[in-house]
Amino acid sequence: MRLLLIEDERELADALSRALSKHGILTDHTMHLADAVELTRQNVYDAILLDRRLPDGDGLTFIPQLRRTGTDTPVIVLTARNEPLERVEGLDVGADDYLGKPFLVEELMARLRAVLRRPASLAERQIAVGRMMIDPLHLSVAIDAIPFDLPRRELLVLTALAKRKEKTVLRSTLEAAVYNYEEEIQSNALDAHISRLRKRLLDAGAGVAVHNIRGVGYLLKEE
Amino acid sequence: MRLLLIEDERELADALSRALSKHGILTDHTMHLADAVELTRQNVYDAILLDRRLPDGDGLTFIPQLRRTGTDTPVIVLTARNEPLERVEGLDVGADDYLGKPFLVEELMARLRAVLRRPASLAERQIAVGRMMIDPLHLSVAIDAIPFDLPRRELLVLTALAKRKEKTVLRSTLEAAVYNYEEEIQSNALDAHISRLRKRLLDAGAGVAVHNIRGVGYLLKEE
DNA sequence: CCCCGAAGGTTGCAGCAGCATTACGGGCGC
DNA sequence: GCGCCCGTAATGCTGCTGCAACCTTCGGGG
Repeated sequence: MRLLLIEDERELADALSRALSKHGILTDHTMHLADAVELTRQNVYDAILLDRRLPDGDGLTFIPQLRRTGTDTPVIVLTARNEPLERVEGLDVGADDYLGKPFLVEELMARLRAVLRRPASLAERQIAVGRMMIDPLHLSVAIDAIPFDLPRRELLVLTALAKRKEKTVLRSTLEAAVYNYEEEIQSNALDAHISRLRKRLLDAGAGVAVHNIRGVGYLLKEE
Repeated sequence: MRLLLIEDERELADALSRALSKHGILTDHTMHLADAVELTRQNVYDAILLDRRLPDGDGLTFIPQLRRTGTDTPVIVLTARNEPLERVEGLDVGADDYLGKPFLVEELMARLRAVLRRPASLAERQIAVGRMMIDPLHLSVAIDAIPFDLPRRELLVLTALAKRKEKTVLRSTLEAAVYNYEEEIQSNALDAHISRLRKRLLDAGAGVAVHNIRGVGYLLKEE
């Protein structure tokens, strides 16, 4: 899952990014509304976290702007301006949720899940493949209903493959699913993850296999 | 997908070509505007990437020239000249997008997708032929909904034929779909790929056949 | 109707790009 | 400080791919 965080307090932003990454969520961060518009054009985010008090204006002005481009990505407003009237204001202009600072990361996670559940979201509910059930939303995996723990990166690879199971996923798509901007890689780290993931799937008897299509990408297939 | 890259910094051009090729995109590269005009006459590109500061003038002058020939191929300007006024200038002469250097390849990809999305682009959509489904965008092929792996070059041949199924595709068009400039070939490599592709399609019972029109080209037909 | 040249088809081979695997070490969390 | 995760790099291997040699098919003209 990939979020856009629009927030001008660097410390909070960093802390939040770190916290979310523990949940397997990639976060792109910007401090300016102007950049945010660009970023949403360039990327498909699962959700947007928006501060109100920003250097270049009230974050709320961003929401109509976003909707006008036809994007219905959920927006969660995170702000100290948490008076009831201010909340109404926020939701009226199209925010999907409104969360007052300070807040617990767990609450944010819960609200995220809630927001993503609403429409038949891109992030599908559960994917069954082989003897596995994969839940891209909670980033959890089970084999025969028994939870199956995976390291974060391998989990991201697996869910990205599962979302398009039985179809080839371009190598570049996988890279985008596992890494965000700041963390470019220059080695075969992705290959290494795939190798380790394969071993784990094999040891666990998951009933699935990761195939390579030389020069193109990978695909997840039942055995 | 095939792009024309007009850019005088060799290193950047090479890096970009390599990056794009990972997305299954072929790139033709020239350093001169004069050549670019010729190239667009001889080839059909899905999009054009244009630098401004070139040895033979401001790249922007190329856009009206191109439009006058009736070509509406999207043009994305890539340049260090990224002042707001310069952006306006670029967009006003007919560029479809304007991207300041340095930029992230992912951003370029996103903008490419955005630009190609506008008209119901040729590149999109899935193609059904015989018992096969071909997805030129994801470079994936399935027979009876079962994924069908192909080597990269054969895949490119097949998608090029599928895009004009039941119609003859010139031999030169095929060559252009499979190879870009830097990798000229001097043997019957294309014939070899077609031969190998035919064998694979036959073995798999794909329900399609590649026919030859002597002296002209090939066509893909249901059996 | 057959002959012949040209276009296309097939296939073995060698080179190499791309992939798989694994060990290593830094780093972070517990 | 112990263990797990993760990026890096070295190594080995697989099979795609360009090439070329050889074979087949096609079509026109004698």
